[in-house]
Amino acid sequence: MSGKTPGAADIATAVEPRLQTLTERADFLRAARARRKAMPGLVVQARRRAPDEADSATIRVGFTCSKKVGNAVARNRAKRRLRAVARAVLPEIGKPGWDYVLIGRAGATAARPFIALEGDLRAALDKLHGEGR
RNA sequence: GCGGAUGGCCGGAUGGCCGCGGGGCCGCAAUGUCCCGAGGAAAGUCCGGACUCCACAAGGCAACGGUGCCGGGUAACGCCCGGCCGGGGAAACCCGAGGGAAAGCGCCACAGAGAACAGUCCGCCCCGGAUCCGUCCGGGGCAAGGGUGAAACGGUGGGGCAAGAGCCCACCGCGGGCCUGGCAACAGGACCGGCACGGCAAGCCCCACCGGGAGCAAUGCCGAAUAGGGAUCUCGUGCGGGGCAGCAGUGCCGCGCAGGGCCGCCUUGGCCCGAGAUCCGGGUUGGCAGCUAGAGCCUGUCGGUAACGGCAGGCCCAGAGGAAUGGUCAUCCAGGGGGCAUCCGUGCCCCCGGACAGAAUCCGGCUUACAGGCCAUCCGCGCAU
RNA sequence: GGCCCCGUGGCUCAAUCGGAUAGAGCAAUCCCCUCCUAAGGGAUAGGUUGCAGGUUCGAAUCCUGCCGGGGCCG
Repeated sequence: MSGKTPGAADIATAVEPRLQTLTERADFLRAARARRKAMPGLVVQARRRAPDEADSATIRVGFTCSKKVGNAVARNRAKRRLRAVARAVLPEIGKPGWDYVLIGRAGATAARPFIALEGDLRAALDKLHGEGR
């Protein structure tokens, strides 16, 4: 692809906010104190970052599972499904400058059909964004 | 064909769409493109190493921990292979921390006369006496039988005897040296002894062998940051001489010499000049290296019963750093359940549904978890030939 | 990732070098006392000694392997 012709795809990638993964424990703790919404397949925590924290154009997202979910294999599988669903949904309806934390639930996160899991995340985000207004 | 034993292997496949980690190439960069990307246990962290840091002068001794039939394999091992002995099984085969109890100490509850050294509760026999003829008393001999116990001082049979006893004999067991076979553990044989030697060493211990400590959050480099500190307590032995106070005993303050502390202990020797303990204060974050080519894997061949080793050829097989190796859909392959049809061989349709489990410096083992399936060898039974 | 420690009734702890029955306090249940409650007195039940093997005549204790819980590091 030549950089001279500005097609629609180029504009889309330029406008689309960048996704970044949370790694710091402190970021998880701040998100845990913010708003949360529990759905059958997952739990979502969301907060708008303070202006001085990080690049306000990026969406940051973290994934976590407690040991209640199962052994290492079960926890990793749950986090991978959460990653996949976040990649499908967040670039579309996620808000730049926000942090999201997706938490796996025992059994349900691994067993729930993918379409339903995706729907859970969309519904949770609508609710959380609505409360923010 | 059925039942069993042992060893080894696999542990979903293919494709579409969307993604992740590392490396190479083109490039200022983004993008692009190619290659690679979990396991037999990656697990438990139970052993053994590699590697790194710390400690380390030599010799002797002690302490602590571990291993434990014999031989071999290996870098090493508590692992593996082969053999021996003991036990289990009809067999294939399986199981065994399997050195020493005449070096010493300790323990063996309850029961029982007696629990390690011999001994006699009931009992057996002889003699003498008494007698109500049932037996009792005294002396002596004996250890077979009974009883207790987890375990009772060789076992069985015969002879012998008043009754008995390795008292004598045969076989078995045990002990001793000898001979033969074997590298050895050990096995076999004849001879001698006449039984003396209970168990526990996963109780202390003895013998032989092995072992310095810590661990990749080790460690090194770069950068940032900051003090390189403070307080209290205990111990600071002895001798000589000096100064000050005091009438004096003595007290206080310097000095010198023996020395003091540490190196497990000792001898020779070395290092330091206060040592030890407790508390407070400061700091505890980022990047790079270590980091993956190795006791490596595959094939063939030779040596060896085997574990394994030699040689030749080929191959490159994860390197993340809060942690990638995936998500989803379809078809197929195993598996389970149900329905219909049936020539009982099976065919069609629907539903469920994929064992245990995720590298974290790296190897060699052990142990534990594991749906289902495949292969090979062997044993027993049945049928056919 | 690595290195240590600990598991005994519901809770907190005992049990000599292995010896037979695993004991004590609190809590629980029942009874007595009181007008009632508490306190007090009496009685009762409650344990696969975390699990599984082994050594021994005999294991809470000794040995091995699992399971669960806790702590430390840079």
